[in-house]
Amino acid sequence: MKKISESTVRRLSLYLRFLQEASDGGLDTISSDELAQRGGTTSAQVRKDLSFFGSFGKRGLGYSVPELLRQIQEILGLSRSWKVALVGAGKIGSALFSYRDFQLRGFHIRAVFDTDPTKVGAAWGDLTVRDDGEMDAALREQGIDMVIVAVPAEAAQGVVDRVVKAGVRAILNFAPIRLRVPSSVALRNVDMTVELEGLSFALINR
Amino acid sequence: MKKISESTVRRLSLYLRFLQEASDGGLDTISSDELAQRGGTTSAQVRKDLSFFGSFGKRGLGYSVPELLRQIQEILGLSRSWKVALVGAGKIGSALFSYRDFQLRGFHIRAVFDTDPTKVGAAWGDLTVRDDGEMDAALREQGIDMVIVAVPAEAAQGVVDRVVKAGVRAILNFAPIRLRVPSSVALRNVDMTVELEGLSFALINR
DNA sequence: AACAGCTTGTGAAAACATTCACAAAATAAA
DNA sequence: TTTATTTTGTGAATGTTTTCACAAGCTGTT
Repeated sequence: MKKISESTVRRLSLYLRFLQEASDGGLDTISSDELAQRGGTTSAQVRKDLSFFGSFGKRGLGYSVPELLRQIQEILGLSRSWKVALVGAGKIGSALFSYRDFQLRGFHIRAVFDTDPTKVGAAWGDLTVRDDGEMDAALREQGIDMVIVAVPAEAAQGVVDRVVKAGVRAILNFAPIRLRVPSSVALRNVDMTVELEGLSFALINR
Repeated sequence: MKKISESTVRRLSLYLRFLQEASDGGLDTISSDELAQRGGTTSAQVRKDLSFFGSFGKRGLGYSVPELLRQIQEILGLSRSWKVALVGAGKIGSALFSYRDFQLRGFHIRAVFDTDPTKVGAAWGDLTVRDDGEMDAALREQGIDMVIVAVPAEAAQGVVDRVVKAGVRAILNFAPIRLRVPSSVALRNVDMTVELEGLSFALINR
């Protein structure tokens, strides 16, 4: 398969969101142009993005909302549910844990770990925060697909090394640090400081 | 000035981080290659990024850590402090509020707003959560530079319209929705669902 | 002073991503 | 059935970003 760029994948995610809104609104057909307007891009971009995966539209008509919805879910691997573990039961971890959108889209948090003895044992929903020492074995046993890292920067690389060794191949990192992972592991960073600094740059340059 | 790409700005942010680490480690000189290794990029990329803003290095030697640190801070507008308001006092808002890195880098949260009467009036550090109705006036009065949006998706566009009308020109959005803002306003999105979906895609495509 | 060893700064080349532009396919109306 | 209208899918053109490659400049050594 041809190499798909990260920006294409990001946009697919957005298209999916608009399709869900359109679907909720009872719309059953949508054009590349409508999709584009909502995502701040162009209709050509939408069509090009989709064209990497097939021809989903009807000329003269546009796309069937439910069908395109299903197709993009398939493309992104969202027709199945993923087992997620959360490492770090601090403020950010806790906010992520109760973030409804995750569950809604098939990302199920199945385990939470922390090193802090005052946190271990706490009940989070129907889970119990477990000791960090149990993590490595638990990741394998539970067949965890993805790990969300929400620990302090100093601890993050150590956690990730263990997570990778335990066979996990996708990591979402919230710690403000650039992690090293083998190229076989997918890594995304949510780096709030970088975003704020980008805004700062934008403010002084116009 | 020539147009600087968003990726360049992002990388400058990362370089800044490494320089701070290097500085803490007592290093006083660093090469583009060392900077590159840590950021997962190439030395040519580092030099090109910096070259948009000037010549900060010494051939044969590299860059002076404290000087490059200062220069990048200047470029990113971090030598001053920014006044930030937080809209949304839920889980995510609360996690962001106590995120030490922000204050550390000159982003000072000066006001918190929410619509929920059970939250309004609560003491957060030395601030009090204020009613959403006070926001528009307060943003102007306090001379807020940036707003962090941490409200539910349904409420986000409404908040942003008011924030823009109040003269704020930089917005960091955590709501899972594509916001519309005038082109004069800088907007960054932190979209955790998009990131997770990107990981999902990566998992099923290798 | 000349040389060896590094590392920067930068045009030019290559790779990658977006936009253009239009033939092809679908529908609806006459 | 023909025509008008719409919108897709896609090569080709354009624009942007990254990488290459090397002269120029700095330091330390002989």
